[in-house]
This record gives sequence, C-alpha cells and structure tokens, in this order.
Amino acid sequence: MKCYDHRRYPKAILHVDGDSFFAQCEVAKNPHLRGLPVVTGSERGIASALTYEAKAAGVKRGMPIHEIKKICPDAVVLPSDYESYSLYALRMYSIVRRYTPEVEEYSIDECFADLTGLRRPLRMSYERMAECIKRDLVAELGITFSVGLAPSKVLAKVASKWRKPDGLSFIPLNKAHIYLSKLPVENVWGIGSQTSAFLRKHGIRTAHHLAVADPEWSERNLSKPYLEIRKELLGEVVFEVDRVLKTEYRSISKTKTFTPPSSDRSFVFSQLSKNIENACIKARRYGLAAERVYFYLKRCDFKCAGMEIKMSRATAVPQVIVSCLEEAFGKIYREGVSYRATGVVLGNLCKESVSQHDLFGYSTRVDKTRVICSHIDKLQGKYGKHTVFLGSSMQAIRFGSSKEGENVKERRKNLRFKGETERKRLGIPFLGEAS
DNA sequence: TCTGGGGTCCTAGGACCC
DNA sequence: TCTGGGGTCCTAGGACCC
Repeated sequence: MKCYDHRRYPKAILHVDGDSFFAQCEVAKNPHLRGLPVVTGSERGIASALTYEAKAAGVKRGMPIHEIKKICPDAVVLPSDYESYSLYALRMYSIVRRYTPEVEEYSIDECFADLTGLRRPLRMSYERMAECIKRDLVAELGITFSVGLAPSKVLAKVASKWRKPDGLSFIPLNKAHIYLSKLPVENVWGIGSQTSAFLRKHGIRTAHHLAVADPEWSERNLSKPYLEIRKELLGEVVFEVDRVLKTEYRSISKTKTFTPPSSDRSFVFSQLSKNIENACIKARRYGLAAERVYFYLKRCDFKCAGMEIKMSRATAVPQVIVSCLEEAFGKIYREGVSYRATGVVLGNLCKESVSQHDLFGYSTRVDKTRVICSHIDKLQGKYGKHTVFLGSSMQAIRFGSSKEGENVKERRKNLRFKGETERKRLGIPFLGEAS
C-alpha cells in the first residue's frame, strides 16, 4: 500500500487566496466603506462577494439583491468592477514574486508559489516565508488573505481553506493524515459532486480515505484526474506550479442572459451578434483567431441547442463570423420558442499572424475588414466599448443600455475609466474582463 | 443556491485506414 | 462478403474550477 512520505516538505508549495476578494477590493478602493456590509454583484442581481459585516448580517452568496435589502437595509450593493480587481491581483502576484519567480497566477484572487530550495538564500524556514508573504500582502493591499503551505498544490489548497478568513496553515507531510482525516472528500480541489457521490458509495468519505485507498481498486475505478489528485494528497507533486503567464487561451466565450426571454428572431440574433463582437474584441486583444466557432441558444427550460462551424480561415473578424452563422442560426432557431440566452465560443484558437491564407484572393478582402477592426479597437480603447458596432448587434446594444439605469451606467463608465488609466499609468497588461 | 459568466481537461465512441 | 486486429483522428459531452 502507498503511504505518506515522512519528510516535512519534499516540495514547499504555497497557496494564497484572497478572502471575499471582490468585496475587499471595493473596501480597499473606498476606505470609507470599511466596517460596512458591502456586497458586489448588483449587475447580476445576486450577491457574488460580500464582506464579513454583510455575512454577519445574514447575507449569503447568491442571495437576490431585493432580499438583501430586506434583511440588511444598510448594505452597500455595488456592481462588479473586474478591472480594479485585476489590478489588485497584479499587485498580489508581484508581492509574492519578491520571494520567488515561481508564481502561478491561478485566478483573479488566487496564486500558487513554489518556495522549494529557498531556505538558505532567504535565511528563513518555509513557514516564516509564508508568514512574511501574508504580512506584506495585508500591509500593502489592505486586504486579508488565507495562506496555506504544503508539499503539493492539492494539499496547499487544503491548507489555505483550513482557516478562513485571514488564515495561515501549514501541512507538513508527516501531519497530512491528521488534516485529511477531518476533510470530507467533496471538499478536495477537483472532486465535485458526481465523483464524491461515487466515492462515498464505495466508503471513501474523507480525503484520507481517498489517499490511502487500495491502489488496484483506484486504478480500475478512477480516471486520470482523480488518480493524480490521490497522488497529490500523498504529497507527491503531479501538478507543477506553472509560471507561464495567462496570455494564451484555448477558447474564448461570451454569453449573455436577457430578461425577459424573447422569441423575436431578429432580437435573439442580435444578442448572438453582440456576443460574437465581444468575443472577437477579446481574441484580437490577445492576437488570436478562431478556426471553429460554436454557438448556442438557451431556451427557458435551460436546454441548449447549438452548432459548431468550421471557418475556412481562422478569423477574429465579427462580420465574417456573423455572416457564417446566419444560415446555421436558421437551423437552430425555432419560431415561437422563447430563449433566455445566447452564447458563442471561439475555439481552436491560433496566433493571428499564422492564420492561413486561402487561394483566390479571399484573404485580401478579409484583410481589409481586419484593418477596419483594428481601427475600431483603437476607437473603443479611447471612447469605450460599443462606440462602434455591427448593425446586426444594434437591437441587443440598445436593449442593454435601456436596461441599466442612468446612475449605474454613469458609475460603471467612471469606474472603467479609472481602472483603464491606472492600468496605463502602471504599464500593466489587461487581465480581467469588464462584463 | 432553481441556475451568471468564463474557462480547462478528459473520455468514450465513431469514422476511417491498413 | 465475412472475419480479426490495431492504429489515428476527431467530436460530443461530462466534470470540474473560479
């Protein structure tokens, strides 16, 4: 049987996790909010992040705003401002990078770092490094973080989740079984509801049960991702800290729900068109072009109907994609059916410069549209999103702006502007997405 | 969480070929 | 036409994450 290794840190992996990150960023941005119940997510109509004051008042994640107003009338409810949050994220990564270049920007509020081998050069223990990093983060950002140190990424995740908020937990290998015995298997990173239901059926109820499960049984019954998680729980590194910056995408998607749902064909198509435009803007920002485009229409019963189209040439030009999709849309769309959302996924992305040209001069025509696109990108950079848009998207864009109250709209515009200029001042690239 | 938005990776099974 | 074995590529869809 496989057993835990008994060295304390064969590898020293750190996981840093911002506590209620979006809400804390809002407080850090506007210090007069400190101590108040702050909730973000008003653009969705439900709470996506909330401060501990809001939690104490009984507000929960996912709670509708109107309900929040009832149980906590003085709650400050704000729209999500991803650009500001991504600026805080960049500052978080750079603070951790003072200690090691081996930093993985895992998400807008999390990162991993590999501290292995730094005890001598930094003249401190791994635990001390974790303490220092956490101290610097809190002091400089005014946001609390939960930090975990362990011999693998999966164990480091367990550690950072162990005590929240403002937690600092160490799981040396010789103590791992103590933590894992107390951890329900569904709380392990990568084990979702389907897998945990299966594992529980076989008597595997804790992370420890999974770690020490019979290897033969595991090989027979678990697929690759779960065998890897099992190794990580035993302290073996399978998932390396990946320091490559997140500038490459396998796919780019945009989806938008509209209320009320609609069965108006041209309206639904304009929603799709707008999503295509937004996805293309993002693709161009990263210099990417799509070889395949998948789109779908979501009905009121949440069922989706969609289709994938292969492009004759990789593109990030919305006019090209929209005209390709027009015919396919006709096959998917059903008269009289109400739809609540449309979505588009740009797949098989490749670098724009290497996208293939075809014969017969088709590419020359497309290149002209591409030039138009780059001018449009410049205009939008200067005056904001949807300064210029496709005729096919017009209905959706009008609909969108009529939905937002003037105040919210103004406010979001200002926030966006603030984020933009600060980003330029600091000379840092874009990370988050304005929704 | 009666369900928002944006991602990644893996697997089974079909098509096709020798 | 049937039979056997084996390989690759592709696709749809599942599962999971923040």
